[in-house]
Amino acid sequence: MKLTADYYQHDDVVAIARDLVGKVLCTNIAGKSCKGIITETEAYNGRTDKASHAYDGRRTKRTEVMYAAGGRSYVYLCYGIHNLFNIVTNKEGLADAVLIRGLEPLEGVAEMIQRRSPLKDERNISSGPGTLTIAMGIDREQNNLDLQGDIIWLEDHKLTYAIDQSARIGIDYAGEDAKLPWRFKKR
DNA sequence: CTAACGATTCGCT
DNA sequence: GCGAATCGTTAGT
Repeated sequence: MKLTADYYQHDDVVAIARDLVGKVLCTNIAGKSCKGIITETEAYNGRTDKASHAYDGRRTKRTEVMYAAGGRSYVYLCYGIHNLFNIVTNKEGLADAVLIRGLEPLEGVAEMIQRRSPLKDERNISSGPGTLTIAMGIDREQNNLDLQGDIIWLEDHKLTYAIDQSARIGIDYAGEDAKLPWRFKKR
């Protein structure tokens, strides 16, 4: 049921990003338990992809976790405001990651609404990469966690959906790589 | 030490 | 549809 290290250490980050749509993200943070079905992801390849923080082997204090063996969390601050949650994939030394961009609340929905309040439209509880971390209780304190642990982990509930594939969002600075169809979304 | 810049969201037009 | 908010990271002086 819980996804294993093998799953995350596969060498095709794009295939993993596609497969993660329909998997269930689970957190147990500050005494509160929440689960949500992943509805949208994006793949980032550390070696060939200008949109990746680890492009061309770039290795800094922030990106160091991306070089770990697949199966850890990478949480970073975006635009000085939002914590974005990624799953590190591939073998040690190969800095691939999958950004989780959307969730459908499954368990602990009341907690998620409370964390997000004031919230006008409940359909937007966890509809974007910056809001789902708030709903799930994830911030930079949860960076570099082992996803085999009991704070953040993923489960396979054997859900399958039709999936749309398209270009990634908000990475115009990546030039030609911005056109790569590495975004996957539940239809 | 300094400066530029985001893997976004929300509110207002 | 547009623009402000906001601050850690990064690279360069």
